[in-house]
Amino acid sequence: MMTKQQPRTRRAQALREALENDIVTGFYPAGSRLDEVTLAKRFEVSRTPIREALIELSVAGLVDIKPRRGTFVRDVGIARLVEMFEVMADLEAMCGRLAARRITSDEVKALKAAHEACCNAQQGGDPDAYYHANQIFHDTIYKASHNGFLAEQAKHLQTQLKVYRRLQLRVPNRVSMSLTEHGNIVEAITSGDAVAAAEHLRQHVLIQGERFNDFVASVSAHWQEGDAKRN
Amino acid sequence: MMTKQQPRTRRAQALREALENDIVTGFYPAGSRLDEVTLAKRFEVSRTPIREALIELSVAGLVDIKPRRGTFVRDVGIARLVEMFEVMADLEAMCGRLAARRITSDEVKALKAAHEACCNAQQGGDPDAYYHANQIFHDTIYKASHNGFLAEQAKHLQTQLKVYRRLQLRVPNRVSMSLTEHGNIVEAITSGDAVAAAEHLRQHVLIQGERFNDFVASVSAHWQEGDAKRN
DNA sequence: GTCAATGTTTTTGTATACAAGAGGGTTATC
DNA sequence: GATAACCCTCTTGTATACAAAAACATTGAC
Repeated sequence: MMTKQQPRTRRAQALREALENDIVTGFYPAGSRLDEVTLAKRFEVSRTPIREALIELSVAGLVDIKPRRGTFVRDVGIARLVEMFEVMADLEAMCGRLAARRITSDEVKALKAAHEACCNAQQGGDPDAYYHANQIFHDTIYKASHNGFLAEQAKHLQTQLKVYRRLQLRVPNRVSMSLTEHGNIVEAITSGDAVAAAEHLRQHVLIQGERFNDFVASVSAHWQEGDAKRN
Repeated sequence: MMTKQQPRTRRAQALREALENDIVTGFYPAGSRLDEVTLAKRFEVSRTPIREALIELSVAGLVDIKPRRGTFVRDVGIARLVEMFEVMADLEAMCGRLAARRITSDEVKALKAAHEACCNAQQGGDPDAYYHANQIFHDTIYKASHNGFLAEQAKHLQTQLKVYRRLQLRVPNRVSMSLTEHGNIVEAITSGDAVAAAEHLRQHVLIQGERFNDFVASVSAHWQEGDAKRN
């Protein structure tokens, strides 16, 4: 990870990460109320750092603070998810476009290595391993864009979409299709074809056509699992 | 403005806006230390809502909180500024691309009105008026993209770049050039030419070629003003 | 039986009190 | 005279206490 490790002597910072994780993994499902005193008891701190963590999450867009009424895990509907993926596709395309022009020889090596790691993970048949290798592949491209701010933004959005990107891998054949696309992306970037790199990456991330239906289906299934667990 | 007015019974919210304004207008120059007790006295509240406002600003990227050492107005170097404008150009291009396909007839009216308001502001010769009208023009395009998430992101980044966008208007002839570009953008969007809309907007926002030098010059001058004031 | 009004309770928002780390200054020693 | 160690102060981070608003329940009237 490339985040500059600030000397962390703030509880709120750690709490924010913990809560972010709990939200992303579905421990606190969309719409849950995050009660300050309950959280304070759970983490064995006072309400103050809890409040500060919740405010951070609110600015980051993960929760809604309704003044005097409580804070709730933000409910991203299908519509908003699609919007977020639309933006993600554009950010990744931009990364690819810049990377095609700016990538260094060391980064080319890293990119090819990341691609091979994805191939190996698929051979192994472990979805989690592929998920992880895939993330490294994309991170490598962010970095190769040589725009640190862009890389931060892409990584940020990637975090929010993590859980849903993972869902996509459940769709049959998605992994092998994904690998083919990765190959095209590597080819375009290493050959310096900015336009092709951008377009391949956009199509890779964008959810449209048939894949939109696959996506809605898998997300709906995921949400129903959540509902079932709650009852 | 399109922000959904949450019932504001939180001091921190109002304080965040006030401080954001003070930072953007240069009242607190880059690098300034924002002392909690001083701010508390200034706004006649306790440290608690001040701290919460500072945390919000920190997540928004306007200040840096160095744990146990204080919070400082974030000093974005030229390199990072250029990176941010690079991303902004891409986001605006995306807004334009989508708007060209999705804009409604009401929004077309609003866009043309916003453009005319910019023209009138230039006639009036008031730079602040043009700055404001210009912002509305861009906001209208964000909204016309019909991607709420994208609009939020664009608005967010716009806020961070506010002060520097304003500086660009100081460059001689920049305003009239800007107006010509606005005309091309309106033409492209209303005629449904997504590619042209995207490209015109990217070029409009992007800082490159001669304009890069103009930009560096004006930012440096701005920083030196700040230094002079501090000493 | 339903609806409204009022009082109670719970929870958030703000203020204050307390703890602890960072910075600066002074003093003593080499 | 310079440097290092120690202490004091100042500021942030956390806990707790208090205020106020919203939700809830109870009770009374229609």
